[in-house]
Amino acid sequence: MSRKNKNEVTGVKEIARRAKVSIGTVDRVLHNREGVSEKTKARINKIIQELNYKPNILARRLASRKTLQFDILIPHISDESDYWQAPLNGIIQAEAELKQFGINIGKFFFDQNDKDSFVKQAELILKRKADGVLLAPFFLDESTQFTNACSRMQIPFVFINSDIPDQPSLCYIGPDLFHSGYLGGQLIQYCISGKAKILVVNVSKEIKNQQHNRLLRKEEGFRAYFKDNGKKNPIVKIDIRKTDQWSIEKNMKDIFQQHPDIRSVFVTNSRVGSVASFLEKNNLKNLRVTGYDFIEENVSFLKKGWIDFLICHKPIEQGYRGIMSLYQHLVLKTEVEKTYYMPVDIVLKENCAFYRN
Amino acid sequence: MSRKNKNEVTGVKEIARRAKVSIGTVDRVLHNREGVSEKTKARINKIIQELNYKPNILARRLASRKTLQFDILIPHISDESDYWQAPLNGIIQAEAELKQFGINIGKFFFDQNDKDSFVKQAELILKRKADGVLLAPFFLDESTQFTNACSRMQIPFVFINSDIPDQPSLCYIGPDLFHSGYLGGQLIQYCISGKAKILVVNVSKEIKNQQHNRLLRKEEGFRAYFKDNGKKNPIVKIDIRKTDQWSIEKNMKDIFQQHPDIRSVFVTNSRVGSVASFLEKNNLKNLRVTGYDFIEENVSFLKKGWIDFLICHKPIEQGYRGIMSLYQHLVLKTEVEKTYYMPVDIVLKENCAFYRN
DNA sequence: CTGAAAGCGCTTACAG
DNA sequence: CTGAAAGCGCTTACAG
Repeated sequence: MSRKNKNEVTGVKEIARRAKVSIGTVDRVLHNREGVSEKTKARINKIIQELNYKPNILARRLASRKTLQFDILIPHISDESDYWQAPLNGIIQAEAELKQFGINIGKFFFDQNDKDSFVKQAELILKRKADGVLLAPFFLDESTQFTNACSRMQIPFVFINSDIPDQPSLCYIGPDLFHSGYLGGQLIQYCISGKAKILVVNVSKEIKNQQHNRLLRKEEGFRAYFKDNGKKNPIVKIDIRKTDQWSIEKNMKDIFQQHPDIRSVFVTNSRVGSVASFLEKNNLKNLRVTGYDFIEENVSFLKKGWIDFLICHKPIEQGYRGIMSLYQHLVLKTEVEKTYYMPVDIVLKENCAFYRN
Repeated sequence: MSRKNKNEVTGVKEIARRAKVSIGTVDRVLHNREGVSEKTKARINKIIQELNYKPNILARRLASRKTLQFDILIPHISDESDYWQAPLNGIIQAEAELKQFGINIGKFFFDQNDKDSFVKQAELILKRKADGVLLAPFFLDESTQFTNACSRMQIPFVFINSDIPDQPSLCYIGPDLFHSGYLGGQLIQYCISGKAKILVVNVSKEIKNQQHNRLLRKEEGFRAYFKDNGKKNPIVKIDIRKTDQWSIEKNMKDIFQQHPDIRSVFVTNSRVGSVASFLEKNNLKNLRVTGYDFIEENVSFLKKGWIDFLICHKPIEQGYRGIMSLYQHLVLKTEVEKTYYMPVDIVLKENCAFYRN
């Protein structure tokens, strides 16, 4: 049934009436615009308090012909990994929902292996003077420079995927990598004996960059699990400096020749698919394999049984929620959680059909 | 930076101009109201098509002083289980977001163990003539009668938590119970030997009702996992007809006396906490325990190590999404997925801090 | 069957 | 420093 609203007498009109001013003046103090005497300002603010006035967002957006520009800066989707398609999809979903509220989203992409491309795109964003920025801070120094510039220009920014903790970001939305690795340790421990040898695989082109640090953080957590729980499993480790299939397989072959008694593999990023491919080709069964990210290749190996566990951090939601945080802050003017850790999801063959990335 | 909208010439005004009618008439055909000649109706519809006109939801809600009434019918939160607090929280969250769009939510609760209370509350809802209904169809016949009445009154309804498949619901939002149980099988299988004995525990006051069927469905899935994968673990089963702590412990004691070699326990609902409590009191260690639902008691046993895995179906999101589906259908007039299976989440000690129920 | 006007609760120029 | 008017894109009576 449709009902009429009870006519609550509130709104700018009522405030104006009580304060004996025009609604234009009320609007001015509502938006902290200048040109109002302290006296009337105080009077109006008092009434706003008394009435517990909440502006009507609908009317506000409708009347205001302003459009807000949010710009995003994330890696482009490469053949190397289509991981970033997921956050982008979340961003696109948010874009669709916010379009009618006058939000536009500008999309800027950089090459994960090219700092300059990051810097270049960042500069473009600064020139456009976005109202808000969402970025994946891949390169520590360059990202910091960029967000410093944002701060100077009063542009709020949110980090997704990885954090730079000491920056005045609006918020961080992404995983707690240490605990994500820790969980990996616990999962594997359930499946193997107390003596089984474990291989940790880090695949990263450059070392000592922000991305490689991410992997190390997971490894730390992983190892911490065993240490904290008094587990003595021998752990061997391999750093693979190239991300292509062939290099990974080559490296895996070498390490398995040295350690044929490996019983479990923990891959600290989405390249677990390439590792699984190696196992399949060499028919290395009865290994427990854990890795990251719900991407097509990985899911297919999960279904075939060459991967046991995929740990995921809801990348689609990261993108969606990142944009929504800007919206909450800039339009709704509501509080935003400074650090929003994503859940650490576990995907197995049997629940992958229901997983929402 | 704030920008002006590019002045896209669309909207009722433009349609009216092109069709050489008034905007009132355009509005009439937009809402399929009568009183428009077929001829002009066709003309206007054609122009709407051409312009690919999308109404401005903001303006629509602002201008329309109608309020929509959504009513929910779920179990009240009892001492027996605070599970239903979670869906309710999701509903309340949706309510807060939709309030400014003129949506009101009426909350009706029934007693899980009392069909009459369900019927009574359902009647109240029908009398109020809600615009949309969300319900947990606990009692099959009574639920069907209620939703039949809804259908007759053209009130769309959504099911959460459990489904009645052949009903013309707007949608179902909840788990696929069979696969949820199946996943339980897979989890346990990772942790135990091929010969270890497994105990399945069903706790349910009444048997042969919709709720008990839910448990059976999970058990089916659970057993199917072992069958499909050629696992020969002996499985024993116990049906406990009382839900209080004492009865559960008593029953567990009996079964463990008969089968001291049980190595793993699968509890098909949230009463896993009581089972864990029994294990703790009797210091029965080295068992792998799996159960359902992220409720306080269970999480505390998870942290203490008496429960290994909790399987969860995001009850908060079920409530939230249920209301949002009604909103999408009734206000946004967008398509709604007829069956939205929730993810089958796995919560361990190590990721429970990050879980979003 | 159709149109013209008022209004939803705001913001935006413009005038003084 | 402040007010009065117009307008955002719709819906709602009311009049004919």
